[in-house]
Amino acid sequence: MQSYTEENYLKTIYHLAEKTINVQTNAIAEQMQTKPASVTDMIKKLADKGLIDYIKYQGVTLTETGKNTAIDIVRKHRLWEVFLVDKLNFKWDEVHDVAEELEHIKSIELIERLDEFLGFPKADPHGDPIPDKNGRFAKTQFIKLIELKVGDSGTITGVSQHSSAFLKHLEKLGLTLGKQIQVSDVTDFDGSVEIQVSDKQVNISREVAKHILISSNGKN
Amino acid sequence: MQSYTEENYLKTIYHLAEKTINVQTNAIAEQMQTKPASVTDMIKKLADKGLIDYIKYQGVTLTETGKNTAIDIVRKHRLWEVFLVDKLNFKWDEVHDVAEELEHIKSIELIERLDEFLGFPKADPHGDPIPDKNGRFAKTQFIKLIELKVGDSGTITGVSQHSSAFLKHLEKLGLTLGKQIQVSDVTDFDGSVEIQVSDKQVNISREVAKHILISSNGKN
DNA sequence: AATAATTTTTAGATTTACCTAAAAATAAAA
DNA sequence: TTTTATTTTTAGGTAAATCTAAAAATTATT
Ligand SMILES: [Mn+2]
Ligand SMILES: [Mn+2]
Ligand SMILES: [Mn+2]
Ligand SMILES: [Mn+2]
Repeated sequence: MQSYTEENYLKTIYHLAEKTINVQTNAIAEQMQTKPASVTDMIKKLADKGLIDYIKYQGVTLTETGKNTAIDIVRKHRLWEVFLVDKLNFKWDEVHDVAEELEHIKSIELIERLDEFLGFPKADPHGDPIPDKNGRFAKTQFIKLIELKVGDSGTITGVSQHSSAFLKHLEKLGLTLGKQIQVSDVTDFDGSVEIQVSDKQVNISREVAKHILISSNGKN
Repeated sequence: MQSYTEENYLKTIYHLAEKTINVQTNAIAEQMQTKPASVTDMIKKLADKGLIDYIKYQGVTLTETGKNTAIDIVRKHRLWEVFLVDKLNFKWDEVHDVAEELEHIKSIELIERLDEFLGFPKADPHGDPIPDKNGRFAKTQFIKLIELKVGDSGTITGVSQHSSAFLKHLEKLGLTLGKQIQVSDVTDFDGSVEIQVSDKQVNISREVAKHILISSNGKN
């Protein structure tokens, strides 16, 4: 059994490992909003428990057990987010903090039944895949909107930034999950992208375009 | 902001205060499954925070703030229990431990929306009243089944024992909330009570009869 | 390769919630 | 009203998760 804190560390390491193979102390500290010294302490404990592999000064990687535990927490987080949005009418920018707490409730029965109650959803409100009870999920093939060329089209199926400010911005522009878009222009001056959504033209900055994930349905 | 542990202490003191005016250290220790010395430590902290009034060796009482906090936790506990039973199909004997964790999730928005989602229920799966968002609830007038005389009838509207063993036993006998009952006999030998429920005769021990709460609808 | 900058780890403390064992206060019995 | 039993509190300690400041290791730059 892991503590609330250990679970948060495992989840953080799991997410960081999606970007870099070896996860560094400083990266964990930044993500967890804590000090590198504290991270080192926790890293030792997790290594002792066999949840991570750790070589001094070389960063960490999750063991099989560690990875499974992390995925289980991610599963809970995302299922709770679906619950909050689908059943309690939260907006997609309001769910993160509450899910951050709910993900630590430890009943297995609870999460199985919640999954069923929600109709075994495959993705959370931000388009992130929900692992099934065995920890399996399809690694979705996304393209960043910024990578599309003029004329390319596709469907918004995810975001790689979960801040409330960003999500509210997208909402205001009508750029929500499932929306069909087409790139109509890329501005020379600042690289901002002009896109067609639901018969409207909207202009988004490069920064925004970087964090919108598209499942491409045809290049031209 | 209180810690998980402080909240559990407040809730325990609140429940004990329903029976005795001054709540004693030992009683808290027993309920919390901890040692009297630990209770004294916590009592001092809660008194410093203005959540309880405390005179050394004389036990404690909740302050207004302390009571409100406790009621809020009780509200969350009972709403989550309703959610588990009504929406996730848990049995009434399976919900306590999970609710014990869920009651500490601290979003106010969450609990308001959950309340609405559940249709503003007035009672939890064990018949206990659910305080509204202002902490108000009707003090229900229950009579213990054991206090009924032969011929008296009423409706099962609560239980004063939440153990899984007890609740499963009631379920097996068909003695669930809302059921109409009538006392047909009280055995001289062991004081066990014979009652009429849904055209069946069942015999229950004094111990069981003590923990079934009846809203009486007529003596004879 | 030597020096400087960065990253990571150790050392030593703090806070929270516990614990055991012993002392002090209160309540009950003789 | 002593004596005895019970309850409660203090004293002193442990374990988890954090911190700051300083030392050690690694990486980057001259
Ligand atoms: Mn989230
Ligand atoms: Mn999400
Ligand atoms: Mn309960
Ligand atoms: Mn209940």
